[in-house]
Amino acid sequence: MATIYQVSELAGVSLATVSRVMNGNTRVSEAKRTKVLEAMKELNYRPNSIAQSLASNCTNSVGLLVSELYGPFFGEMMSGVEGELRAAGKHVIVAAGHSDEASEKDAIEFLISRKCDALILHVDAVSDQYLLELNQSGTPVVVINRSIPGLMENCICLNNQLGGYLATKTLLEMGHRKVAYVSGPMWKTDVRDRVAGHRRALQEFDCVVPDSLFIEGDFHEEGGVKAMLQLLQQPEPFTAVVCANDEMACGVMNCARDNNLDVPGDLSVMGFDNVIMSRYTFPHLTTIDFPSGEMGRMAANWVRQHIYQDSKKPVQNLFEPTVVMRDSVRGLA
Amino acid sequence: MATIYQVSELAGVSLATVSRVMNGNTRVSEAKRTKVLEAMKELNYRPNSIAQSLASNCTNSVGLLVSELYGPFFGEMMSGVEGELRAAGKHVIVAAGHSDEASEKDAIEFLISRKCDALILHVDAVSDQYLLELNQSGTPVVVINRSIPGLMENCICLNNQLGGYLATKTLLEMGHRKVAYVSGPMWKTDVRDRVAGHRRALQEFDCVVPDSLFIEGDFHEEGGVKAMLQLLQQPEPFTAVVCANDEMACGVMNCARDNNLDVPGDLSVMGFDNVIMSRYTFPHLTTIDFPSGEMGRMAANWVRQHIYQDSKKPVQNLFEPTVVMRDSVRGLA
DNA sequence: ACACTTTGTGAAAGCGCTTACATTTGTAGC
DNA sequence: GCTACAAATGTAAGCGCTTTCACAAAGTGT
Repeated sequence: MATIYQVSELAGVSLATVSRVMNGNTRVSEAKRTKVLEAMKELNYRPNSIAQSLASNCTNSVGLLVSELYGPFFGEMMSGVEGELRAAGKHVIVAAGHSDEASEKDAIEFLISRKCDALILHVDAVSDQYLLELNQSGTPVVVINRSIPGLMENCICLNNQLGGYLATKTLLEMGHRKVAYVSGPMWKTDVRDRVAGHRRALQEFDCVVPDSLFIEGDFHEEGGVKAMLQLLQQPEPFTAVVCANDEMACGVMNCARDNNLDVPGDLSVMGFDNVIMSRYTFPHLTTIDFPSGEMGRMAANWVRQHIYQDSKKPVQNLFEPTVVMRDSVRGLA
Repeated sequence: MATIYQVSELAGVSLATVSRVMNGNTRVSEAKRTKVLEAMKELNYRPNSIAQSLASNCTNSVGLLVSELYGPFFGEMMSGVEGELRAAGKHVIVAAGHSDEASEKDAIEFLISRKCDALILHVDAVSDQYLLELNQSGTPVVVINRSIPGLMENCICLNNQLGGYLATKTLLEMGHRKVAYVSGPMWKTDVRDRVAGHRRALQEFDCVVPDSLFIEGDFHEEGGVKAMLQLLQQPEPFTAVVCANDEMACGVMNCARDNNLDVPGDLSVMGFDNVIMSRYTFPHLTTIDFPSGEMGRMAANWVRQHIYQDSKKPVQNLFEPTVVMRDSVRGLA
């Protein structure tokens, strides 16, 4: 592999000049510039970005930490981040945090040691305090789907409260009153927000729902099945169930069918996230759209703005969820 | 951020000694070692891996190029790769190739300029020749799901032919004879392998199927719907349809239902890949398992063996698909 | 006691770039 | 032609590590 030194020699100029034509930040005479470019082409020169990073103290790489690398939700998000950053010539280093504090911290350390210029994080387990300190300590951080007091500028959030509200309100407007709720793990902030929205909608409609129609699930399909079984075993009747994500909604629908309940004839089911799969289920799932790809792109845009100063697109910190009407919900006659 | 120099000063030893305790490849007296470790802890020292990379000519990072960052298939694969490599303290730099030649080459250039120690590639568009030259030119390459003559040692493949064979054979054994086939894009090698397996199974059962029961799809759900419509419009009867992936199988099932066909009562549907979603469809999809996560892990293991020499697990180049029986297939009485 | 290994350590030369600073060259004004 | 200043270019000092080499200290065998 050719080095800058060989290029400078072939072009008959100094190292510095070659560096300057590469970076284009200082003026170089047209004559030398073309000479250098020719030499580069002839030697098939490609700058060693490691050396560039060391010298310039800028790695042109950003760390991306998600809970899991698989799953439709993170896939779209990562895709958004990568697309936007690669268009800007930046590298994406990925890691998975598995929603576990030790693992998340470990991954962050890992990314920092690689001297990422910034970190894009989707984390549940580490504390707000930790993230604040992290950002203070010199590694700029942008956080997806979590709002951190004192760091709001760096957060790209979905209005989860509104999402929860819309989900339940949609059903209430269609005449449902006995609305069950299958939540995610309550230690997650976004989960609590969704629940809060749900409660707000109920209140608005003066609707009181017994506690036994509220189940804390685990965000997985099996959790949805279990939750539905639990609902069927308790005495309170219900005509609809709102789920905190699409996977659990799938489980609920499958379990309902196994118990000879028709969806949406006997039971309406509402999901949350609008993952790709929700279009393919039977019946097609009515859900709340979570623009994860766009939010990923926006996080990357934040980095381009604040770290690389190469984007003029404004940063949108808060995204609004919308209802996606499909076939798993039906109005009460 | 503390540097090695400050550590050496605090510990009262030379730079070299600090480096040696970090790398552990040379003997250092116990006394100095502990002094150094204490100094490191006190300064909260973390080696600058960029500088390490430049000096040692080893970046401890491997490039991972997949067709798309989203989708269950790649998600599992990436997850496998990342898990295995991070356990070894290596970084994963990801990029998406979008099954487009220019884009794939661009991404590879991108990863090379970052001086990845190796590349793990899932690519469809670039030529075998290109990959051979790439590997020759100093960047070790491991290729997933594609067999390249002259580079077989570096390929981690699924026996797609066998998969195609098993899919169709399963139906034939259950008494089906009018078996339609919805293929993927025929320019992909794995697609052709699956078709070849399908044909072999038909031949083995002396089963002749009219051409109109063979449709070339696009691997997407909509493609499955379109293919099914096309099948319904042609005159030949059929009792089963084999799909080259699960997404299209979903489309086929949805379209069948829309046309008042019961799956599996009136029509059996077979998928391929066993993506997570296939467990949640209605009816649950019978399919061929593609161990993408394990193959990703194996690709990473290949790198650990050949590049970092830190794994003793043997490399398995060829994986065997298996049939996953669920509810979308039923025997003919 | 000697010569000879072995072991631990430090000095210093890079790795391939960027960039502050020094130097040269070009240009305009007089 | 000379000065004054700007533009273009070169020089060299890092960036934070690894690693070769030299050398001193400490064992070994005779």
